[in-house]
Amino acid sequence: MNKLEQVSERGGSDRTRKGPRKRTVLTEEAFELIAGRFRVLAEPMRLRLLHALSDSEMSVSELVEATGAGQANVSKHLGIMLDAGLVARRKEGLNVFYRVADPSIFAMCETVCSSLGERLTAHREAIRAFSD
Amino acid sequence: MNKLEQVSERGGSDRTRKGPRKRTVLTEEAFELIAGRFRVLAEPMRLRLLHALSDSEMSVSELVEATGAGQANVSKHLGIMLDAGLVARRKEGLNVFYRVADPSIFAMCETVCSSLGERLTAHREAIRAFSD
DNA sequence: ATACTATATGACTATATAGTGATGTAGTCA
DNA sequence: TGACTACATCACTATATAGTCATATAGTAT
Repeated sequence: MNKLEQVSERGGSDRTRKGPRKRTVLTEEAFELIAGRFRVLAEPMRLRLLHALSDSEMSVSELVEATGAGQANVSKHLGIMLDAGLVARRKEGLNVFYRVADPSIFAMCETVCSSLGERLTAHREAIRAFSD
Repeated sequence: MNKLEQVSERGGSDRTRKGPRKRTVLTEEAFELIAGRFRVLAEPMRLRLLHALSDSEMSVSELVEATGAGQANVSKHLGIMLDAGLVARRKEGLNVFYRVADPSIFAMCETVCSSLGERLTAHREAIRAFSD
């Protein structure tokens, strides 16, 4: 069963229907939750932080240096991602090390990248066809 | 090759490194593009529209009825998704029928739903462990 | 204790955008 | 032609949030 249905009203017999695509009945709250997850990923700065963390955990100051952003800004973005469960933290003395806690974000980014790449090539081909 | 690298600077020999995760060097523009795609999906209203369109194409007025939102609002959201390439349109007389143009959004939503579901069960188990 | 460092947070400004009502535009029908 | 319908767009308000500066908090070192 799709995990989201635990967050949504059950689709009932709708689940057994033969259609072009199964459609689960989702509550307004479910849409809010899903949109909220996308919203966390909808900031270039947070994507840069996640990208920096894709190899290994890093302290806040290392992330500040890696991204060139202000310390308060980095800290706030990390807090948002921590609340969302995308990253986890580990304190060691004065430093706080963050790491990616939800590997699904990489799959999502790759999906987006593939989609954008296809859109780009389609664009290019349309332009080329136009100039012929 | 990952399609996004057409949008980003090449990682060069970094691509052949053995690490916990390959890291491509991304430009600021690439992060903006990816974040922009996520931002389109970061609105409950747009998710509801996409969900309504998951079975079949629908006219604007059908979508207005299906979502209970205002016509201007629906039209604007559809325009945003059209610009992003998520939906496509087909005019037929007075009606305009929209359909999903990028099926990757379904995979993304399922990924998010699974992730949220795991987060929920983890939460529940933590609460249960606490109450024992 | 003081001084110093790393991180988090509160206050604030600037910007982006969701929603709404009014209006514009294009197609249909009489 | 004019009346009507479906959709798009403009102008506007309200809200959310990214970024920044100042400051608080917590750990370290002397």
